[in-house]
Amino acid sequence: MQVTIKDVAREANVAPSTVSRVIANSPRISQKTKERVRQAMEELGYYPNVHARSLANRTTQAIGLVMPSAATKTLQNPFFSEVIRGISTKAHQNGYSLYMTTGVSEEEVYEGVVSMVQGRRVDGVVVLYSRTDDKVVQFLQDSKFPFVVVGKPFSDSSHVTYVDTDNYLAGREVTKYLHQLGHECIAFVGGSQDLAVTQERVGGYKTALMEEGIPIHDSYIVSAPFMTTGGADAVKRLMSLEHPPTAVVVSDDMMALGVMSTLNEMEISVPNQMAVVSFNNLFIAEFSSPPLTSVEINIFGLGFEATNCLIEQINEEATPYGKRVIVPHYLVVRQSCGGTAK
Amino acid sequence: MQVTIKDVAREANVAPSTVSRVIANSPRISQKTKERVRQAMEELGYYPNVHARSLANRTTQAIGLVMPSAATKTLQNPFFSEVIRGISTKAHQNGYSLYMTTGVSEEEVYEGVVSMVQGRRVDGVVVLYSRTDDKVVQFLQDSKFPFVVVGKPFSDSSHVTYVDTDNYLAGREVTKYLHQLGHECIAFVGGSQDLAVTQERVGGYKTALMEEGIPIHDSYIVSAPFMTTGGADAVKRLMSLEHPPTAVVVSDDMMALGVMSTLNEMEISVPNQMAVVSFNNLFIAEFSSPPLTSVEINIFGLGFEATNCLIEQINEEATPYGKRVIVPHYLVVRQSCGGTAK
DNA sequence: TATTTTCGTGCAAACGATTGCATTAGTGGT
DNA sequence: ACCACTAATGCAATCGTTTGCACGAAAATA
Repeated sequence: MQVTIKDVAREANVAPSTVSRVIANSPRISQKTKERVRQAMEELGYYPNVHARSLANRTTQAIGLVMPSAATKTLQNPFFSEVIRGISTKAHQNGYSLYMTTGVSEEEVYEGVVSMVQGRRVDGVVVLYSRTDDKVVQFLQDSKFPFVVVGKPFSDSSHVTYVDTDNYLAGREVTKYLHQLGHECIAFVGGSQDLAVTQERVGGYKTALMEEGIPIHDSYIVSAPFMTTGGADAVKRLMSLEHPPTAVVVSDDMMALGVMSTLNEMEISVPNQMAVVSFNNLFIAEFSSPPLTSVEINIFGLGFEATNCLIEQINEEATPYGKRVIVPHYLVVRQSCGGTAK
Repeated sequence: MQVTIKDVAREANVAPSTVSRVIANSPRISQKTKERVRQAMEELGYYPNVHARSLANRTTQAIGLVMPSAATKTLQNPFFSEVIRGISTKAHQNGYSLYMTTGVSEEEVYEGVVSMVQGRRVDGVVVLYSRTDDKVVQFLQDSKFPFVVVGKPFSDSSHVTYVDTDNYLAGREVTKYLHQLGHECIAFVGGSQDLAVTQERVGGYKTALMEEGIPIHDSYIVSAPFMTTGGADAVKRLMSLEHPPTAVVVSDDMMALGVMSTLNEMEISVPNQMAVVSFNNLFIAEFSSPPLTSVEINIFGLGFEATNCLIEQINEEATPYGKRVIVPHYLVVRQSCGGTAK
């Protein structure tokens, strides 16, 4: 049987309410009783029942994590482990614990979120993806429940709090970087087009080209569902063009790995015959052959900051609506673009 | 304000208890009332308060996940996303949700587990690592709380339920495989030595050598904390030996990536001058250059099975103590060992 | 028709905390 | 010695469910 607050109360010769106040460290209890109660708690090995507690004070000290549906292999991207690490760290610091939900279909994920929110299982939610047109975000907004999005939510971003990288800027910067290295024929390989990230990074890429006076060729912009082909066909398509590119911006390290692998098979050498730059600076970027030049976006920080905003919202310290946090990024130069070879 | 069971009861003209029984789909309630109550629930948008529910029936429908302390970068290994995906899938199928705990120190992780268990926040726990001499496992065992370990727990494995790969066998097999390809000088590069996995895989490696009549050189067995150096020094040490190896068994794909990267820098070609084989068959194995020959251990399955066992335990359908599930593995041949070059 | 079964519901007591309000004891001022 | 006031603690209602038991009505049996 569980040790309850009553047992502690009996042991310490006080009322349950007193014990409760000791737990909350209320100033209304004398130092002496506190000592006594704490000792009793220790002796009996008392731990408060979280459900009773949540029920009584209508707070859970837990935050919910919404992941993309597990059916897709998206989850395999180390990106997620890393955001979660950030979230988890901040959460832990503030005494929150984490509650996860996923489903195999989009519908299941949605149901999970609803029951988590309506069932009062969590105090707030962080949404780990942003897709165009998403029911989950819509629902959270409608129910005025505290939440924050990692990544830019498609619509109405002015009303939702989110933390993100300036992907547009990053896309522009890397493209310019390639141009500075002397490349004129620069292609873009991206993942799923309905992800906000991809769109932004392409946007930056295009802007850079324009600013540098390089014409934009649609045939230079290819997107491929990553986890299936690894971007092999994307690369092949590019290389079979009349004027194949000499450099390529890839929207993500994972994908870059696939691209480099294909290039390797085709016996096109990186960086000599093809420069590759990508985003996220996952730790594998460091260990690929050749090591990848990639944009460090501080994924951990993304998660950490998101949680920070969420907690502010929960405590109602936040501005009523739509805070927007941009986590800074920077280019980590390795060897996949030549230039500053190590 | 939340919609409670009483509101539904009033709306449907029944007692709260009846509503409760409808939720549980008790056969004692007539079809007609069930309809009526369900409709009322629908209309009011009723969702049961999970805490009240847990409090009353002493069950949470949640399972706890214990991760290694977040301080280490271990978490970055895609291995974890993948086990979690397995766990999450099975959990979801059975109406369980997931509850995570981590801490920056080992002590914090322990405290997290204790309060999660004693606070009755979860019905069972799956432990995602196995280290020699671990307080967490000890605690769970002492408190007779349902739990299962992914990986082999160091001590007393006869009393704890765990699911694992036969790492010993796998280690033996890959070593023999290299020998069949004609290699005589085979080294082993492993991660942290106090992980059960490493120990087992080395064990298999040694056995294979013995069985093939190849002497075991201690200098051929190196271990390196992965996330720091990427195994670079391990490789350098091996290559500076009088008789450097011609093949190497690496304990994990991540590490193999580091090893290959170092070899690449040293201009030692894989597979021509050095064959590399590793374990886990993470998706990056497919996209490295050259693609890695690796042992597929079905990480997803590991998580899935573990959860299965856990749920059995929770429902007390399990054999009282120490079930042991071995998930089968097989070698995926790619190009890092030469031989069957694609 | 009287009596027992069965069936469907409702009552009220848990579950283990929190918290507003009442109560008591202790202090100091007059 | 009396009163007012503060400080420390206890009482009891509450949070939203579940569940054992009691109860009445209808159906089955004699």
